[in-house]
Amino acid sequence: MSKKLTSRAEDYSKWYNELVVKADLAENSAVRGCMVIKPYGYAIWEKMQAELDRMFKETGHKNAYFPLFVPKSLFEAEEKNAEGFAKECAVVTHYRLQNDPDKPGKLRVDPEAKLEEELVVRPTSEAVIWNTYKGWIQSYRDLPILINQWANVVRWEMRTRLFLRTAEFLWQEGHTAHATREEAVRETELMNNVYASFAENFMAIPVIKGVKTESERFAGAVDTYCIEALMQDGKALQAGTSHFLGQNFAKAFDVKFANKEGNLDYVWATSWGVSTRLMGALIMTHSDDNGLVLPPNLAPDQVVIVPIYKSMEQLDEISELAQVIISELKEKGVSAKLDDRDTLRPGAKFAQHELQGVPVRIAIGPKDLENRTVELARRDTLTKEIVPLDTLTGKIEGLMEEIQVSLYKRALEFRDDHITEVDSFEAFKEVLETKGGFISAHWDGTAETEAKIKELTKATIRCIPVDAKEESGNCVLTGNPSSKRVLFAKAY
RNA sequence: CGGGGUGUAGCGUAGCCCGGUUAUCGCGCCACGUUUGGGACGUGGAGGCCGCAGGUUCGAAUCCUGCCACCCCGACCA
Repeated sequence: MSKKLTSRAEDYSKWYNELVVKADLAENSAVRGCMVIKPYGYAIWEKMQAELDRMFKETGHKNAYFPLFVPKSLFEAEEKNAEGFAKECAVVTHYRLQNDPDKPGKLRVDPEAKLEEELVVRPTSEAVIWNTYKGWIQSYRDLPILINQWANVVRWEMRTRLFLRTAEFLWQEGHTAHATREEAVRETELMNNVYASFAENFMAIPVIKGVKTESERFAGAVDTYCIEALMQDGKALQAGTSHFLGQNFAKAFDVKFANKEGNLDYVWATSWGVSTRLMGALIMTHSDDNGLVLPPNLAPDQVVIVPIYKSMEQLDEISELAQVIISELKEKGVSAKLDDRDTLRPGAKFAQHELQGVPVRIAIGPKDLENRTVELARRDTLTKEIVPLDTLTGKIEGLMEEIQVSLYKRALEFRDDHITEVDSFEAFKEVLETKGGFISAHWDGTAETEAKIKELTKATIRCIPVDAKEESGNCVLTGNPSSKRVLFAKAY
């Protein structure tokens, strides 16, 4: 295995692929397009899950679980949704294998075991869920229903990349039912705000909250809200979406309720999700040419202690000290571990922990024992300093917050530097080619113009920012009047 | 799904055009010893159905066909 990671400048996409594998986050599997998430990668995902789950519950949601399979007849009920996902559905047609009479030792699909009705492997769960909600909802008293599920979904992608686009991925999908349009819209916005706050405060990833244009909207939604993040290579990445589904699914699945006045009305719906794609966003926001950089909130180990020793006696002495440090840190809510593997030398450990993004590293050697100090190294800045033992744990506690904030600030600065306002199509192309990032420009509001710009530049409208200010201008392509700027970018 | 490329030990590779000893080298791995403040060194050792399946041939890593996987570029996409 080569020791050095390909640099970002050399080949960003290669850098990403190597990093995911070398940092032991995930690898490709024997199944086309499907990844194996390795323990270290999964530990980071679990941190995300835990925080999101907490936030969902805090906003009144409960977890439940719905089936992996969707009977085709249910799947096709909401036409737009079905049509949108049709091209990428895996379908179960049989329920049994048998020994192949022609090839001893081999199995074949039993031709007798064809399913009456094919089962679609869920690309998303609206269909099963709304079919279920139909049985749960009669009256306004049954509303709202605020449910989330943690699940895997399958979308048969042509080109896959670890975390960013895989045929199977893990996510959460919230599905809520409401009595009024206003309440459902509020829920949609609330959850988009939850995502934004999670991304910014927990993952240290600045995001732009916005609304999707019609062509980028979720199939079956009335409105799709999103959070858009900017990666280091200047490409945008949709990090989360929240959909106002109107009454589309209620109508498709005939879900009506009696309101307070005794009139029947269709239920209003939302759905919202974030996926393991966030791992990709995390990597491409903070990491550097030395490897992964983790914000303390997401680091499986926030601090690692590397002992430097010649004799076993020294190791014992260092280990004893390390245990004291570890338990003091634990009291302060900081997770730390001692890397006492005797199979690697210190330098190799430094390199590995750097590659894996551990926020803070402590090295303790004979000199430190003598001086009552340690060497403290920050992953985000790659700086080192000698710290006296008696101020160590307090300093680290503060560092956790400092690193978290500084990563966010660094990413925010980069992001803000890469939002460029342009007022001509020439400038649009110029900025896109030379600088990348988001381009803030006027758009005449038509799908035709959007498509034309995509065809000419490969950039799409990432969103209409929710805080976009009213400003009269002219469409960057057609010159037609426009009332606000939208954000364009090349996207993942 | 279209175009291009690549599959040889855990990883990276030589050999392939032009078929012919025991398949090359480096890293990693194992044992022992010396080491340990930024990816250690020595000695010894293990590890290969040459991507898979057919075919051509006295003989296939090498030639032919099919399949599979991965990478790059397009279309699609969270």
